[in-house]
Amino acid sequence: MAGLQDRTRFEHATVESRIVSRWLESGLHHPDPVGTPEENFSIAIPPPNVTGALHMGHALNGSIQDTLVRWARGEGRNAKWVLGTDHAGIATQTQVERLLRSEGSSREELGREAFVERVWQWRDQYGGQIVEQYKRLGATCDYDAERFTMDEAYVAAVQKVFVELYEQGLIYRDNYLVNWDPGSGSAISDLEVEQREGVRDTLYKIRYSDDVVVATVRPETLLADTAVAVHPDDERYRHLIGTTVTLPLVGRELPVIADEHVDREFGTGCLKITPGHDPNDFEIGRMHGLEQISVIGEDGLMTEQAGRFAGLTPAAAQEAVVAALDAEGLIVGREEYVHTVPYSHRSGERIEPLISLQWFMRMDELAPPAIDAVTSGRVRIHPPSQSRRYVDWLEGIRPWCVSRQLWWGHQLPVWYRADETYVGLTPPEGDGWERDPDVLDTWFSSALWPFATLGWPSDTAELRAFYPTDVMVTARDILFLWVARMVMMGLRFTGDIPFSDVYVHSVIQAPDGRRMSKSLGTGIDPLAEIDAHGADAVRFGLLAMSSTQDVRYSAEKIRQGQALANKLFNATRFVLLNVDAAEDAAPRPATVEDRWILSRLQRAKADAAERIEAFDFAKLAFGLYDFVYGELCDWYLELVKGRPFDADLSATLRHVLRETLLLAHPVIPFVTEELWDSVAGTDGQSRLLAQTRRDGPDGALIDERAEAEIGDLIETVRALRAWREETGTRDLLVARANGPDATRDALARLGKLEWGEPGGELVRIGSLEVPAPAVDTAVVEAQRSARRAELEQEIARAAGKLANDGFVAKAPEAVVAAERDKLEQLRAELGAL
RNA sequence: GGGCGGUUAGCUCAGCUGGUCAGAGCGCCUGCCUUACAAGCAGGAGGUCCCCGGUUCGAGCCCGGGACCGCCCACCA
Repeated sequence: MAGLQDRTRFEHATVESRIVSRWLESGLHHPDPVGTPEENFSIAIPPPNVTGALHMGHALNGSIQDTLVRWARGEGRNAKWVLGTDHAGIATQTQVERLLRSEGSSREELGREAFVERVWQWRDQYGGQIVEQYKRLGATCDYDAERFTMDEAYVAAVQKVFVELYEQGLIYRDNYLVNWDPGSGSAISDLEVEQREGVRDTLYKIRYSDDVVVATVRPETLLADTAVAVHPDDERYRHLIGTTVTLPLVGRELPVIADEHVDREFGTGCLKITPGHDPNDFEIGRMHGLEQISVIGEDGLMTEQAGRFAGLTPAAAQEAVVAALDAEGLIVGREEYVHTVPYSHRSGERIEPLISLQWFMRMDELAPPAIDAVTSGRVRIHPPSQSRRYVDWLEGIRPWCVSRQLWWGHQLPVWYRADETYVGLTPPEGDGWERDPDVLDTWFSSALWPFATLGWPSDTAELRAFYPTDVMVTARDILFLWVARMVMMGLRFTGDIPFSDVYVHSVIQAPDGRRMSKSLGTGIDPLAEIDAHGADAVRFGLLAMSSTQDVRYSAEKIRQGQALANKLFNATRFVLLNVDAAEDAAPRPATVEDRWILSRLQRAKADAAERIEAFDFAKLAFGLYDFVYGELCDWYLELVKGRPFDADLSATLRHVLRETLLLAHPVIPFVTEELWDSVAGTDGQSRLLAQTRRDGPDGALIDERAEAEIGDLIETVRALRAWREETGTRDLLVARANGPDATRDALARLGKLEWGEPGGELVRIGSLEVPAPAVDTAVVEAQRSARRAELEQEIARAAGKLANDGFVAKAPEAVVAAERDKLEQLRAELGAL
């Protein structure tokens, strides 16, 4: 750290890239696959989308994981943070399609093979972006073993899982009502559907017969009606059950059936049943064995079944149907209706429920072991409230639609020939087979992430050394989508849980409480923040913000982190500009403040370890801040300024500084690494801080007495400063003290006083008695009477408490005794005033 | 329609198993360029802990009810 004298600020911009290079060159992020999973520490990163750019969520997620990984390395553990990206089927395909459109081309024009080729090209060009951005954050992922969910080996793992689950009867093909996303032209799973509230529609009341009027917001779907349902106990309609009504426009005879799903209070109490286009009706239809008619096809247009409306868009068909009904006088009511409507989370378009032949995964066999893993405590979810959500969801789990009508993804290992279906790892023998064009839901491959990235199904050294992983760090929104599925698949295919802890962290909201999003313009770019304040500041700030609930982005916390980095920089500067070049880094405490700081340091270490253990990153960050500011800098460094920087003090200062850098490193790795060079000692090795082992707290260095003595000193100096501030007293004071003399000199220096027998009127400040300046006796008296009032109030409270028989009789003895002591002290102080 | 979380200083948030718990950071005010740091130092002001009941010797903390905010799940056309 040349030119330390001239630099009074930590200039992150000039050092960060150099430090990243040193870390990467050291290879510390790429551990050898030795040791056991119990000894080692491993994390699998939630794979960012290959198309993605680093957003605030990644930055928080990455800061937490890197802190954990660095902490583990500091303990001397072999630590691996598995890195990789997700092919993100729909998202990626959509982006490339958009690009093609801008070039006047389209996916269809290219054809499947060329399109997929194009996506790979695109991925090669832009896919590395987010990985590079993780480096800016200081994330020490294993960049030398980067994975991708479309890698050859990963594809093989996915296919194997599909084939095995098929053979075990868990994967099957069925005609089922699915969530059709017209935007992506594919079915999507229930979890990818967003129920949007407050959508305004028109509720049409349509007359089917003299007795039957139905209400619907989708009049065009009446073309697919196959029944009308009423509640079995509904007196108004009981006589109709078993009869039929004629479907307007179509002429089909619809049976009137009884079903308890019908709400008698809603509308007229008659429900049109459209099994082909409504999830509810689909269930009712299956129970009553009704025909399923599809009038809307997968191309998003009305089908042949829609008769004269065929070929129209559903919206146009709605208009036409309503007009036709109007012409016949069958629309008997229209009203505005606000309700909840499903939308695609992917494309943002309104879901079109329709019947489609898709592949599904049965979950009833997979869910129970995954529930047990959490309820038995083998997998611990933090905070615990999240495990209830997890269990509840798994208990109500339904079949998962795993096929997607996309081109980018893992194509199903399924072939058809006439009525035959073949599922296998290799294409079937013989002619005439055609492969299923569909691909798997992206989350199908993500579910294998913790073990497929380590080489499963091969029995690799990586798998043996790092699986199961230690902790999964993720946001709440993918607890079902991803975490639950990893547990199910891990248990099924590796026979072991994929991780022992799940830490569910905050979602960072915009400062105004809205969602951070590009479209709202509420996003804050973490890279811009890193440029402005440094990676350490961003990491510290995000950790300090983090919580078990969603939090608003706080620029102050980032600045606080920046201030901390700068503070450490200057503290180091101060030490290095003063100490001698002692080689010995062992502490040599010579005074009470030396013993005090060593004692406080041990506590800071123990606190940090506890907070890591508890995944309490906000307290970890603030604890560090408090130690550096509130103890090391504000008091210890100020205290030693009055002493000669001899060999003893130098050794102690160097030791404390080294230990502080080691302790802070997992949170603020850049500034600590930069400073480490200067204090690492003269052992001739230029070893990275990131590779240096950290000692745990040393109980032998805890010194209660030193803590009490310096605690008194601090209190007295503070009281004296407040008094000076209030009375405007600047003079050197002659003071009389009655305490021990261990801290006499320090007290004199920090309190700006000298010892002696003061004359004139005296005032007590902490443990001191100093002369009240004559000019300010009014102020002193005011202060004194304020204190008197305060004391009297507290005495009254304590005395009242003790006079309460209930309190004395029922409160624990220790509490009562403490109250008595307190009262006594208060009275003593009042008497002395 | 269920379920969960929140409501504490101007702002963002801590407050563990009820007994110095009324806190932190930022902001604000005052005074300081005290030779590591003005991205600094010292000091200070600021709060019916959402409301109403209850339990208790004692309640931000526990219980009941209510109000508002947010999230998740859910097949009422």
